[in-house]
Amino acid sequence: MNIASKYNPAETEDKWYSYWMEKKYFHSEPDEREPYTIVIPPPNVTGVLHMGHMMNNTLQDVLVRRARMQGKNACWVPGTDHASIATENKVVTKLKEEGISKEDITREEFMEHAWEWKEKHGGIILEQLKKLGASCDWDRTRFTMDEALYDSVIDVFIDLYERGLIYRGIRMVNWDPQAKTAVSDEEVVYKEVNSKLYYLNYKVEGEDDYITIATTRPETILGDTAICVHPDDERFFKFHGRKVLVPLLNRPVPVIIDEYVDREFGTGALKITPAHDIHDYELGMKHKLETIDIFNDDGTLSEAAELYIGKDRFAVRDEILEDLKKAGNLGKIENYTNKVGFSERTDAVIEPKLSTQWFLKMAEFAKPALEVVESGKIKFHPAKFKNIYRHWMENVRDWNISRQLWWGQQIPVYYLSNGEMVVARSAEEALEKARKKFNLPDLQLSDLKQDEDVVDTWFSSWLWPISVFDGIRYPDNKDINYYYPTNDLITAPDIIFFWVARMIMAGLEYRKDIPFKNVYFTGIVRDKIGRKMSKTLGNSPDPIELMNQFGADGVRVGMLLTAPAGNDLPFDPVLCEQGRNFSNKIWNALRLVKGWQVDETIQQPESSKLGVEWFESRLNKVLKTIDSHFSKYRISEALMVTYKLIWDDFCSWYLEIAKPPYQQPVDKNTYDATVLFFEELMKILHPFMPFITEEIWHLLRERAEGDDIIIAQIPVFKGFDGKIIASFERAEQVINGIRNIRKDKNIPNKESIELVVKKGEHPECIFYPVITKLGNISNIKEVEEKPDNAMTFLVGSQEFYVPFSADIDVEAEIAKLEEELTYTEGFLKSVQKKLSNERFVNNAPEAVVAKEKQKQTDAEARIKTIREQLAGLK
RNA sequence: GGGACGUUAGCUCAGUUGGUUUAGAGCGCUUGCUUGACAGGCAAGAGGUCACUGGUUCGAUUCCAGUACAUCCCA
Repeated sequence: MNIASKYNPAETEDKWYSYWMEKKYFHSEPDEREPYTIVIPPPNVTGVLHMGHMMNNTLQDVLVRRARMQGKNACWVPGTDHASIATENKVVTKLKEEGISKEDITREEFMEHAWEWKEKHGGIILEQLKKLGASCDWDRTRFTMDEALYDSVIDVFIDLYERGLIYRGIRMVNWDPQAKTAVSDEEVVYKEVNSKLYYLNYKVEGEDDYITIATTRPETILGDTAICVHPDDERFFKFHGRKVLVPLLNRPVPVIIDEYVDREFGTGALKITPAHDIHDYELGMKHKLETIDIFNDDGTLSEAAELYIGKDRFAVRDEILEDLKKAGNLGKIENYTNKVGFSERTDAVIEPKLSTQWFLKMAEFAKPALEVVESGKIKFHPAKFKNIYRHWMENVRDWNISRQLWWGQQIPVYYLSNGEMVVARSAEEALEKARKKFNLPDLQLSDLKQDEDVVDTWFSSWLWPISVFDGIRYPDNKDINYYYPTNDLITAPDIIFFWVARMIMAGLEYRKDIPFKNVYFTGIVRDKIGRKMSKTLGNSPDPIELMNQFGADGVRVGMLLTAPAGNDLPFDPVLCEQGRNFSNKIWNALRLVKGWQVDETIQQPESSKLGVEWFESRLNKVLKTIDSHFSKYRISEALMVTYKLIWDDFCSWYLEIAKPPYQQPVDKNTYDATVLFFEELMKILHPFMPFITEEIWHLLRERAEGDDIIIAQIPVFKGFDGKIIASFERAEQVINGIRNIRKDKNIPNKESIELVVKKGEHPECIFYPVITKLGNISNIKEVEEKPDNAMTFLVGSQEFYVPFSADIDVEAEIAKLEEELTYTEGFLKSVQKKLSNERFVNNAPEAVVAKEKQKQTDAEARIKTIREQLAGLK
């Protein structure tokens, strides 16, 4: 058989993915088996695959494939969310390029463009996931604007509204003047910026005195309705009850007194602009101040500002400073660093703005949602995220669910001209309701006006684990009853509030049950110098390019290996290279085994028989470790021990033992055992590296139709013999000793040598045949005394010799032994120190003391041996 | 400003209720190797005052307190 010496993933990966699809292996239908369900964190429909998705979806695929191989009915539901702000931005930009303005077209026309855009660009990310090997049930692909999911959102809105949990209110919201919509607190990113602190003088009305305040936003003085000072601040006593004039406008505003003011900051006097600062707003309410909103929705100044009308807020800042200077109101200017909020989606500076919005009361949802996490009914991995979650839940604020956009689920509220409103699934239903409710039989459809706004995208995502199974509209359907609650949610920690917390709330509310049992928070993928990967920085490698370079399997391994849960992953392509190299290692192990000629007539060598016995135990021992890692969601460690099992134990030790001499055939027993082991290993590895394992599975032997690794049963732990493993470890040390001597003395491996064992406490070793083979030993003999002209090494306190005819470098030997003596004596001392401490012997548990005594005995024996050797040399 | 979580080898991380040799792994590094599966490899090796200071204890990388530094969340 002629197999290339380098594994080429490009030749196998697409082939197997199409094959799995053809065989419908990813598809799931409810049946008698135990379900295993994951819903994908729906990526943004505008997005393309980035490293975060790679991380996230690799993990999900590992869990799903493992569950499938454990015989569970595995179902991984894929899909995308409609990302109202981001998508609307894209569509608006695209229309602008075509010379169309959103203002000039109807809502219906706009939606047509948006859907067209979605159909054309919306599926990219899901196609990319296929290249990664994601075993999603593509027949179940969902989109948050699909009819079923759209209607679910509307149903939930109506339900919550009717129960009085949704209300309309005027609130200070985070306004994105670019997208012209409110965004939630969670969508504001605070960044430190270098700005300036301007000192402005406000003339006291009717007096030749003034109060100085400090502000970073001089343009907002046009909305000022008070100056506030601390009640205990002596500097301002004389101004209590007075009025000051707002510069340029000369509008008189009161000096109010409140403990809110920080006397140390600025001048101790604070300007109050209730329409444009959340704290000022609260003070304004408290002191019954006037509210003057000086900004338009796009961030330009409104008529209420009286000056600079129609100009942009930042242009006005420069202009007003000039005018204040001219008018003599501008004092000193200091450099100042402060945090400014930016829109996560558009990066525009957020403007706190008063507006009418829809809110969802959160307090009632938060309590049970916190309880299920506190009690461990839902487990977080790593558990540290419980603290963050608790803090948010205990300080939860009502959720602003309206967005001033068109792309999304339009709020099902219909207004009457008399200011009343009804909530309904359709205009027709609204009309009927309104006629009844307000006793207006003549009311017409044209008298109703639906709310212009849509709901926040997260208001659809929070239903995701339910709505993908249509469990809102049909709460008793077969799918929802079978797949819900889902098992594991894999997501990034930065959306713990946006999404995870709210899904738990929705699940408890609409299914009376948790939406998932475990939440695995992945690390955030960063570049090598620790920056978050982003399109604007251009520091993210193209995942498709990476997969072309290293293979999907290689990239998967690279992502997983050094990515413990919840830790940042500083990404380095070298990690994928390690994955690719691992593929190659496995590939070459296959080449070796497939190159063997099997001869049924020859007997199995003793070394091979022992090797098989040992590897059987070794494999099972590791299997137990892997299970334990998976149970703790330590996926990267599960992969690492698998990696070492294959590379070190199987390739470096087992195959070297089983390998027949050059151009000689192998016996049947050894061959069969080897193929069987290889199969077991590929099954264990399959969830991590699906493509190469399927390829090798089919190359290892002829397979019947449907005998595919993806649906094979993963090996289960069968127990192991610890004595064999310990004994083999000793044999490894003996072989290492032999290799060292060969290296020191330049004895080629081809040249066989004699191994001499001193009769002592542990001369016997069941693995001598293995040692003989791997050490290329001509014969092993036992002696009473060290022979002349021999090199020595120690395993524990057992001496081994390799006769060597050439001159031995006595000086070097002595130096080596003395170094070892020093170490062992130091060690012995530390043990003796413990044992001579009466309180240790009396207080420590017996087993611990016994262990220390054993250490002492061993060390003493070893020292004795080394001393004898030294005496022999001198 | 408040809170959370950290600080172990050059890098990324393990280290299981305090005693498993005087702390481990992967990668990287160093030194040998065409060793008839594999140089995308083989073999060997170097590398750590477990951030610092105190405390509890017979015994602390492990528990407690404080300090320094870093990251994240909230305001």
